[in-house]
Amino acid sequence: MTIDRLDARLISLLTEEPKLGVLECSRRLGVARGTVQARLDRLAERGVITGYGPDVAPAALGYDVTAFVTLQIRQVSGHDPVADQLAGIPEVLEVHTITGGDDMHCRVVARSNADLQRVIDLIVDVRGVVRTSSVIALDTPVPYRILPLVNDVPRRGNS
Amino acid sequence: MTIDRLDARLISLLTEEPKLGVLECSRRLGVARGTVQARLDRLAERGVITGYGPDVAPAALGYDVTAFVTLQIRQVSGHDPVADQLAGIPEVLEVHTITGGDDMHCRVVARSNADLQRVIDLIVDVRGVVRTSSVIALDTPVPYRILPLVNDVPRRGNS
DNA sequence: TATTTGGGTGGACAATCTGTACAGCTACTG
DNA sequence: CAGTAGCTGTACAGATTGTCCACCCAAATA
Repeated sequence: MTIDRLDARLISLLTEEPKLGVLECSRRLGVARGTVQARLDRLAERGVITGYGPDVAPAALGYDVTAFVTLQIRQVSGHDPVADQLAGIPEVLEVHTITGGDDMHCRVVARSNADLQRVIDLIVDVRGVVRTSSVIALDTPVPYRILPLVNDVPRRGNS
Repeated sequence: MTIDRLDARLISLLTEEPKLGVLECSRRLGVARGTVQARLDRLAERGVITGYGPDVAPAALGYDVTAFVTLQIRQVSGHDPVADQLAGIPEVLEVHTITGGDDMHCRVVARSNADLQRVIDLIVDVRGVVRTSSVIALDTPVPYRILPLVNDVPRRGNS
């Protein structure tokens, strides 16, 4: 359940220049093309690499506001029905169930602060949701990243 | 600052089958290859598509625990120095500054609950951090997604 | 109404890459 | 020692990419 240095270098390389082909990667990494292909196949098989989907920036679509909404739900109804409802709201990008005083944590986006109110209202209207609390993301000094983690692992993995 | 139906279909297609080439996309969408290429170029130019990096699952790397840590910082020191320090911790995947009683919101991962303690200690040790509060993500009923948002926009965009 | 301009179509070309297969070599393991 | 896994180098046919071009159409502009 770990990756070695070559895997890490490959992932780093592809993260930085995603449009590289297998052949070019093999050249950059100084290994045979077959090796790169095999590594990528294995990484995908093991679930390390789950896809290569295009990364879309919500802000570029006009969704300039990002917020985190935590919610308390009526215990009897359970999490799943609520999650299903939330999944039906496009502006809800991500939902987690969590420990602590609240029950769920969502990432949502909206076109403006006023629009955020609309989205929150949609969430509040979900059956089973008792209370919500939201904070707006003002800035994102560290955007989502995975590279440091990937490059950290190899200390253990050999090669 | 918006996308039309063709853009949305293209993004959907690529999200679902990222390994498709331009040519295959053009066939699936029933448009000329040049059109697909032009669209992708434009989407990238406009910042809608920011990349095609491989999506890495932290869990597959052994980081089974995801947590959200909110922190209060010493006001005088400012956010940036703190963010810079946080950026130095590989397990910190994402940092936002936020409204509300707390100042920052981070997504972190760890190898176990015990390991999470280590990561939190690293965060607490950051100069300027006054207090942290964390919740563990137990489950992720809605993993990060962007498609519903992309497919929602076209109602306005013509074509 | 005449004219730009942006975007789409279809086609063509050379250069490149991909998928796949095979044989040889090395390191590790039972 | 034999077997297995993983890497290398090589090979080949078929598909794709990067470009460029001429032409067409619709909407905005003069």
